[in-house]
Amino acid sequence: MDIFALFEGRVSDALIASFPELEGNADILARVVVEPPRDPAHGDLSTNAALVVAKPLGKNPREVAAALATHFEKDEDVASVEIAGPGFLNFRLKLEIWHQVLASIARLKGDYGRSKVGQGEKVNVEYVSANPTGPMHVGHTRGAVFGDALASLLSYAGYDVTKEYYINDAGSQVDTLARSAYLRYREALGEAIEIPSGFYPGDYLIPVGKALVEEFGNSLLDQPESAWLAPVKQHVLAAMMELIKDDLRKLNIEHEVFFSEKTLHGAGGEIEKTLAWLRDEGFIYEGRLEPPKGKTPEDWEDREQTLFRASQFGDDVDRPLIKSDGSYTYFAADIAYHRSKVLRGYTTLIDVLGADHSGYASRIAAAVKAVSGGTAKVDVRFCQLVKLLRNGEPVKMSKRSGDLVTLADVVDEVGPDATRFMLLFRRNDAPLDFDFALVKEQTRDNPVFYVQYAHARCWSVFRNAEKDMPELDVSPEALLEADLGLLSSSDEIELMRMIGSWPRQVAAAARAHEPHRLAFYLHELAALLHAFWAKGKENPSLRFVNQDDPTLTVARLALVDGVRQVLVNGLGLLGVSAPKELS
RNA sequence: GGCCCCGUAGCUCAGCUGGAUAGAGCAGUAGCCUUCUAAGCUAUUGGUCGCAGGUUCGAAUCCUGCCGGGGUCGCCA
Repeated sequence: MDIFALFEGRVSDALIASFPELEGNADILARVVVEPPRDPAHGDLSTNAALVVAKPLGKNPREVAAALATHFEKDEDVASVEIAGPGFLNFRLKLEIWHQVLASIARLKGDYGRSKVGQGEKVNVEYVSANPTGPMHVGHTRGAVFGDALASLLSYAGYDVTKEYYINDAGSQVDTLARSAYLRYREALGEAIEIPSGFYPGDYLIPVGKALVEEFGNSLLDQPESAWLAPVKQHVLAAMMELIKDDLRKLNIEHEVFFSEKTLHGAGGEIEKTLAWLRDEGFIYEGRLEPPKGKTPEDWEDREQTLFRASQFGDDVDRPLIKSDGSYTYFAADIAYHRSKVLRGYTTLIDVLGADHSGYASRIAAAVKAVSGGTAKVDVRFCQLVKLLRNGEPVKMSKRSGDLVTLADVVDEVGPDATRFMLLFRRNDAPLDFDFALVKEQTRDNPVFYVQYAHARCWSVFRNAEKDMPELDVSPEALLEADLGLLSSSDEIELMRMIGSWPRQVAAAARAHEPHRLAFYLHELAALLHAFWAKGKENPSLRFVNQDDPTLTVARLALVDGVRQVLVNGLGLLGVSAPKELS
């Protein structure tokens, strides 16, 4: 159960009951929220209802609040209602409601927090989409983790999510890749090679060269490029995608759809169809573009070209679709790609890109608006750079020989849990410092550890209970029967309140496309648990396990179990493991 | 020059789509280990929310204009 959603419904009903003219006024009612008050002393729930509707009703907010208050005095879950400030309504709930929350967690387990707010809407999350020219480097890692956590979150919140990877396998860079692989092929056949600049120099192509020898023997040798380029390209692309998938697997990331750009090209392909369609709609014309102000490219050539009327859909300028050599621009393919998403039935398209593509957002938005007739929503999320540090010092990355720090390097050193959590413990559009030393540290300064430790501590409490009170039944069934009425101290209520807000957190994070909120929530919940645990040190009556009070112990264990379950659910959404014990 | 992102405590950052007296961690200061894991906790110091206007019952949050930092700017992907 989500008590905030529950009361939002009740407040809305109460408003309509008191002011029938509000009936059907969805836009006003939508602004009414029920949230936890900033100051817990104000109560358990707070609503702005009176402030929101006062003006349209032409009434004084406090009058409206008073009307609502009388309505809620009859509510069996409400202990007291109080009007505060300009017209806020603060509710203090009866203790039982928190006990109901705990009971519902015990019942729902992994589904506590799962919701239907997405209403089954089809969402396509496109992320990673790293060029298949080599292994993934750290720059890709953030987008990979972000997209993956977002996909999990949305799916948990009731959206119908597809995780998709767009393979940029059609551009000139993959020709360069193939040529680089061909060099390694010749090397594998005993030739001494030199790698010209502009080629991919990485060592990861050496095994590809050997594999080419195994597949083709020396039959590609002394052939013109036209003979070997296609087969080598096909082979090396497959090899690179395997490399990338291996990297992603290290972070437990698996896409459901790999969409090849190449399949859009060619006669009768989707790009052609899309451009024909756009032409029919009148969204394409032949024209000239102004050179960008303030910075005219060296080789600027004023020519007439095929343009998409992006500016008609909110973009700054119209965008070219065909290069001077007659081939399609990347954007032309991207329009076709996004059209394919729309045609496949997705109504929300999420693109996760690196911050260096930030100028691309308005173009995508324009394209999606055009190809969907405005019916599809698009959200382009940008991931900022990750600065790698070691003990506070920036990690030097030598670009020579393409030797960047790879995703595999990071994950091998700190593990998938820490990598994922740290990258999610920051808003995606804010730059992030990733300090190897901190991430491996087992102290409270390390948020990954701090949260995982809270979870392990929950298990530790259970282990202690079994050791100290072996005759006590702490099975899930026994916990369901616990006398929760014994949980009434302010610390216990605070914890129950916190886990009671979990469903609301999930829904809000999903709507905002912001998985980092979950990471912060978990950190806060962990802090509350640690604080409560520490109080038992000073005051033994506050311990979870009390040998002289088995009934209270069972009740407290039920609370610990609720916290544990929320930590498990939250870490699960972030793709971070929840160990029962830390080594 | 155009466009996008950012600017909140000494540092690193949250701030729940406009709510009440702006929060947390680190650092600083003062405490807590015969006690469920001190791998932790408590207290305390610290802010013209970059600046100036505007919108309204109410702005860190929305709008406009500046200042500062980053990114990007037809035929790269």
